[in-house]
Amino acid sequence: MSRDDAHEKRSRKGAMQPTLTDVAREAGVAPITVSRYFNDPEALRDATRLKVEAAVNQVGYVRNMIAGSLASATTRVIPVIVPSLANVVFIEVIRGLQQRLEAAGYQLLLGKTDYDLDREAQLVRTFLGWSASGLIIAGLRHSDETRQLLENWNQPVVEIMEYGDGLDMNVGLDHRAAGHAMATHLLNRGYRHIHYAGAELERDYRAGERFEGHRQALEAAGLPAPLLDLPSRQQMDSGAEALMHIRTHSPTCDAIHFANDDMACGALLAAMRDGIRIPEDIAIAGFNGLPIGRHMTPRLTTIVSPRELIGQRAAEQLLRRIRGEPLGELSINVGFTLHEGESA
Amino acid sequence: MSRDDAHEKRSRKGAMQPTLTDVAREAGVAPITVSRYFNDPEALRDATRLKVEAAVNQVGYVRNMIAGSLASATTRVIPVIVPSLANVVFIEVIRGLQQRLEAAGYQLLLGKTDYDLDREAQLVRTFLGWSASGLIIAGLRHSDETRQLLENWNQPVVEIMEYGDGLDMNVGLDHRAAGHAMATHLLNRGYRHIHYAGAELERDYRAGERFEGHRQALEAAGLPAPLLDLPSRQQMDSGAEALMHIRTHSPTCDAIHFANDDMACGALLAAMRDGIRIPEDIAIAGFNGLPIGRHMTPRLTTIVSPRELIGQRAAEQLLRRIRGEPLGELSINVGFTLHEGESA
DNA sequence: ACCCTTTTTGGTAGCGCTACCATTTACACA
DNA sequence: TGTGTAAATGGTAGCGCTACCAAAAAGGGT
Repeated sequence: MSRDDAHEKRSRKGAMQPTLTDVAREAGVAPITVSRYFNDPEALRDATRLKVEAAVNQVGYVRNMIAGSLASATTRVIPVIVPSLANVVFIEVIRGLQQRLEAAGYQLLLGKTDYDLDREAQLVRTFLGWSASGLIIAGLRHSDETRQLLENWNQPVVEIMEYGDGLDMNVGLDHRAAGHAMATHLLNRGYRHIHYAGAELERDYRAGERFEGHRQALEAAGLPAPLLDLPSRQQMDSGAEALMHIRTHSPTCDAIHFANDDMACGALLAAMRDGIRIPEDIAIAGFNGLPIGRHMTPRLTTIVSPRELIGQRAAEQLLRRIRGEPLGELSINVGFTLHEGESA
Repeated sequence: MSRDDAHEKRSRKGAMQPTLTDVAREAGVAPITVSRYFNDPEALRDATRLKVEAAVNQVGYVRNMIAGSLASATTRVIPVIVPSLANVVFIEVIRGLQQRLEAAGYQLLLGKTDYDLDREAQLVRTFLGWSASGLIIAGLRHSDETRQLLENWNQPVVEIMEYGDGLDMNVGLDHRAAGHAMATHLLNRGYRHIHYAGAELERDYRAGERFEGHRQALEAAGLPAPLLDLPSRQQMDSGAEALMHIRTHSPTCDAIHFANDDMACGALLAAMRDGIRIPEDIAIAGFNGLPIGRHMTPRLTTIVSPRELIGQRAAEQLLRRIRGEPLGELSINVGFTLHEGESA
């Protein structure tokens, strides 16, 4: 009843949501006390808290985060910038992030760059305007503009997916080492004509780095390191295509190291269809450790990347920094595991 | 140079980011003109626009969206509430949303309920505080609290995934019809002992609705509709498990209608491993139309749900409403396609 | 050059909340 | 009961931007 009067000529848009002040009036306390009820309930006496709680329900109050954020110059929002959502990989990272950040009362603001560095810079610019508490961004490679924006920003930034020297903190794995490890595994199994197959390695430069590690291992063994870099399509299709291409043009090839599990599984399924025996006719290896690889016959030999863990660790580092707690290393190497199936 | 003075004792936190006023001073115009530069550049004369542009770069201004949002009582943010990120399905929907909304200058705020209706209500409550321009939420089933919050809110809401009567707008497909269609297909192919297999259908109630349609079709044909509802695990594992379970306990079963492609593919791969012939020994059907099904041998018979399209359409409806443009129907049925492989 | 219409620009006053202190109250102990 | 300390509450003044209207400048025709 008193609610309507209170809103008579509020708000230019006529929305008339009840405000903190309405709640305060209803509860017979000062607005700041209602503010404390939300931000630090412990600071109120039980009696006061109950009064405020009743008033909140009475007027049907919904907090205006925007106003609070403006006044306090912080937001419980963490922008997350990833290159793509096409890949399960980033989803799992996001899941890890979400898990930890939501538990701490932060919301994720999602941005996707499509592997475009200018788009990335634009997203960063937009997100900085949100007075975010921190920012999570995939990769260590950024445009100068992005780098500058983030360096001038005095909030924590976590770069994810890769391990190395970054802007601030970072959580990831050493892709070069992963590529090297798989190539070494293939060499140890006796394969000598090993191809690397990927799609758009320029864009997916982490797969390119794995190739670098792969090449180093082969060259150390005195072997060439042929590379097939396809234009991007649906990943499983590319895998099947790569298998056919290599079987046709390089009949001596005895093993293919694929840039990821999607391609490797595409090849595996195509081989099954065409009666190509794996690994007798040709061995196949992947990267990521997706569940599907374990269901294949033969099971896919791959490197498991701890994707969800990357998200969790990244969130933890960020939260620690926000809370001013000590963090161990700025860079965290989450490592990887070679998972041996029968495919290589 | 004049920049430092300007910020001497600004901001309680000492952050000292340049503000609109700083840009205005630098450009020799009024703050509101700089505001227009960002919100409606066309409204400025070329000469003015250039002056402002130069000043923006000069002082390194980054817009404060929070302040703008408070003043204008709107945010270019669209919260998206989904039950889970474990499933590729929601990712693709999000991709469709992202595509359309980002192009229109809106950011996605991501929330995940883990299929918990209370969590959903809490997320809605939080998001309403963001003065969002609209909201996208998965499903037509919500708690009373959620329903009430959204009904009192005077901004557009799009419920996605399902087609039917909702709070405001909705975009999706008729799951009952989809289940019915697949069951009918299996009947037409001559199968008579058809099982339905899912995981946690209580939670994943859309799969439960597909089962309802499936049951109706079978009952109309005078057949029983046995259901296997497993506790949730990794989906492909559940599929393999379901296949084994049904083969053991119901040897007469000649077809399994799986709740989704992940389970169906898990079963398909397990069958391949164990030398069970598909569809001769038992037929298998799925739902979703994931790419992997097309790579299987035999190819998976499934129903393709237009996931990305749901996202796009939902975004379009929302944008249309925000802009006050006329929208056709409040409810959009995006339909589905039965994709016939060799598995059933 | 003048008047009128159309653009373009500016002044003022908040948006709803929280930081920063000041003030009051509660409570323990002398 | 008085005193000192800690805990709880309140007053004031913005946070940086945009809505609203008013004023000024720019065209366009005579």
